[in-house]
Amino acid sequence: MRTAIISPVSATWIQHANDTLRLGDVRSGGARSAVVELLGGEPCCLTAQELFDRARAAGRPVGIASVYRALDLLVELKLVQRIELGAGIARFEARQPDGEHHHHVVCDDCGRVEPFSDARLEVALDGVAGEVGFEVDTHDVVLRGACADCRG
Amino acid sequence: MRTAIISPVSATWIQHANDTLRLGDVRSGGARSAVVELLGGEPCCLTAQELFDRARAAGRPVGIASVYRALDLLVELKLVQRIELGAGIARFEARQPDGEHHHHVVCDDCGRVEPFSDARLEVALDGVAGEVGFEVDTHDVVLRGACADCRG
DNA sequence: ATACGTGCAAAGTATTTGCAAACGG
DNA sequence: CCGTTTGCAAATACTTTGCACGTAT
Repeated sequence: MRTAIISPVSATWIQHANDTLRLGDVRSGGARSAVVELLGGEPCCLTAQELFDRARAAGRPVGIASVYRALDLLVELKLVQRIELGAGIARFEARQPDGEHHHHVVCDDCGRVEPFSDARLEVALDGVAGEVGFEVDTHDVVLRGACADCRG
Repeated sequence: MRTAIISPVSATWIQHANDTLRLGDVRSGGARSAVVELLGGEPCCLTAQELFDRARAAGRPVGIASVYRALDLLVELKLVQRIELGAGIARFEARQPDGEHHHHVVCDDCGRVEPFSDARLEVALDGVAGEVGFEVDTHDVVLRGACADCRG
C-alpha cells in the first residue's frame, strides 16, 4: 500500500470501493489499487489511457489491459460510471455512494469537457425514470455545443 | 432516383435534408441518397452497419465507407444526430427541423433500446443550457437499467 | 470536362483476449 | 500452495483513409 494526497470526499469513495471489493472474492493487486486511487483523487472523468499514463508517471508499471480489466470490474460493481462523450473514447468516473453526481457539457469544436449539476434536472430525470418500463439504475446527460473560446 | 414508402413526417425530413444538401456544393450520389432515405424512414436510431445492411438488402451496392462518409457530412450539417449508447457502437438518427426529438433508455443486460420523451425534462434541459457557459446546440440523455424481461 | 462521390482494400485506434509469470492470502 | 491478478503481445471490432474509377452537373 502507498499513501496519496487526496481530498476527504474522495477518500470516502476509496474506502467504499475497497470495502466493496473486499466483499467479493477479489484480491488486491497493484494495477487495481492504482486505478481506484487515481479515480478517487479525480473530480471529473478520466480515460483509460489517462489512467494508464498517470499510473506509469507515478512509477507503477501497470499494463493498459489491467487498467481496462479493473475498470470493467468497478463498473460491474457499480463503483464507477462509464461515460461516452463521443469520438469513440470511453471515460470513467467514481460513483459516490450517496448518489451525488454531475453531468457534462462538451465543446463540439475543441473537445473541452466541463461538469455541471442541476437539481431541477435531477428531479425531472427521476420523474421520467418512473414512467419508462425499465428499472433505471443510472442516467447520463451530455450537452453539446460551442465553448466560450470556440464560439465565434 | 427511386421511390420509397415512407411516412409523411419523415418525407418532410428527407425533403429538408435534400434541400440543405443542395445548398452546399455537394452532388447527389447513390450511397448518400440511400442513407438519407433509410434514416428518414426510421423512427429511432440506426447503426452504420444496419444502414449498410439495409441498403445492400435493397439492392444498392454501397460501401460501408460511403455510409460513414455520408453520416459524417449529415452530422456536420446538423441533419443527423450521432448517439453513443455504449459498447463502442455509434448510432444515428434524423434531426427533425422543428426540434422534435426523443431520448433513449437502454437495458444494461440485453442491450435493448427504447425511445421516450418528456416535456418537463426538455424544460429542465433548456434551463440548464442557459446556465452553463456554452452555446448549447444539442443534448443527449440516456437512462440505463434493466428492462422488464431482464429484471429478476 | 472537371471535380465530387463511390467502392474496395488497407490502415488506424480503442478495447479485449490468451497466456505464462508474479503475487496475495 | 492454489487461484487470482498482472503485463505483454496478439487479436478484435468499429471507423477512417488512400486510391482509382464512376458520375453528376
